[in-house]
Amino acid sequence: MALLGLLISEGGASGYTLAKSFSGSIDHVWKAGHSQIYPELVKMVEAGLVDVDEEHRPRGAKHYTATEEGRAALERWLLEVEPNRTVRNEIALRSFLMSLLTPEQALRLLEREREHYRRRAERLAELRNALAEEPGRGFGYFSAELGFRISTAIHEWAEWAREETEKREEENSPD
Amino acid sequence: MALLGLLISEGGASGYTLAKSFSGSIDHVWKAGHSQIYPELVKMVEAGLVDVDEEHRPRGAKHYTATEEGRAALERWLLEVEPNRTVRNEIALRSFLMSLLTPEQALRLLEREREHYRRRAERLAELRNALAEEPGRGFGYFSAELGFRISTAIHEWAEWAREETEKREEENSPD
DNA sequence: GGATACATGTAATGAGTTACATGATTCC
DNA sequence: GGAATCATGTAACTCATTACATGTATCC
Repeated sequence: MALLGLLISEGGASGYTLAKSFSGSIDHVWKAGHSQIYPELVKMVEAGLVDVDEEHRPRGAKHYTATEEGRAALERWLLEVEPNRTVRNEIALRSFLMSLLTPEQALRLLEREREHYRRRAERLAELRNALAEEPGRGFGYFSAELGFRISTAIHEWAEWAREETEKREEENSPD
Repeated sequence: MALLGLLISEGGASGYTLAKSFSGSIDHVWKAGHSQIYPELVKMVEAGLVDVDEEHRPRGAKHYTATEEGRAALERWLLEVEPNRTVRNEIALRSFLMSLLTPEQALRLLEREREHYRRRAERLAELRNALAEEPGRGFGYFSAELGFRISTAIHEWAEWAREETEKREEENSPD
């Protein structure tokens, strides 16, 4: 659906172009490499969601466009299919397992995450600001804002957890 | 690693018990069903991270415990292995593709997410409060707080996005 | 004796990553 | 002519889910 949406938003593209766009606009939201994209495009053509034009393109490029059926399928997916809300977030997992570490070890881990998400929030704020300038607020504006808010929340969590851990460390070793 | 950590935190358990604990304490952080857990335990025994005791247990239960090597492997993973920060979040993806919808359709989608994450934040706040009471602040306290903060951030994003969308809708159709 | 919970597995399939492999065009 | 970029694919593997399959002990 990410691929189909990207194809629709670009009004037609080659697999190569889609792979490029993937690692640029949409990649903070969903990732896919070319080795996943090419077979997926073939499947979507078979399913009637996408059309191919293989003729007269330089370097053997193929040009894909979404069919009406493809557009309808995406719309249905967005509005009618219950989202899969499976969380698969290594930071959340690590935060859970952190309790198995000593306070000193936990602090090292937290410092690393704090820094990472500070930077990520920064980058996404820039992206959002850039997209806000575009007419119609631009494709990806809402998701950049969401990414910014989530990254900020994780950053602030890491600061909070650090303080909590330091507090506890002092209580337990009052030299 | 989630499974290994859970096993360590429980100081030994059966696959069945681990599957139960998975859908209770850790499942908002990482999910696994019994059909993934049983083979994974076998692999960990082969790798020397875990020991089995298959003898004299009722109903053919097996009892697993982490080895010293298993504890060291988890510690190394937490502290030295760079986290895989791949995002695979359907809400983020849907927020990206939302730009392809009409304002009315987007509002429906946003309302659904807003409500979902409001409830989720509520549940996680309760979990966190319960864990805060336990001695040592309890296993999972930090991750419950993180989940709460992320859910709250998504909830607030959905409210913000709704307001943005309503604003834009009014601008474009000033009847 | 029948339902329920305890307890363990396998098979088929799908999703995703990494590595391998190749050809076409352009730029210098 | 050689490097870089454009362009497409396949193979092997890991991870995860769903469905199938089975046996044991307890409760009523």
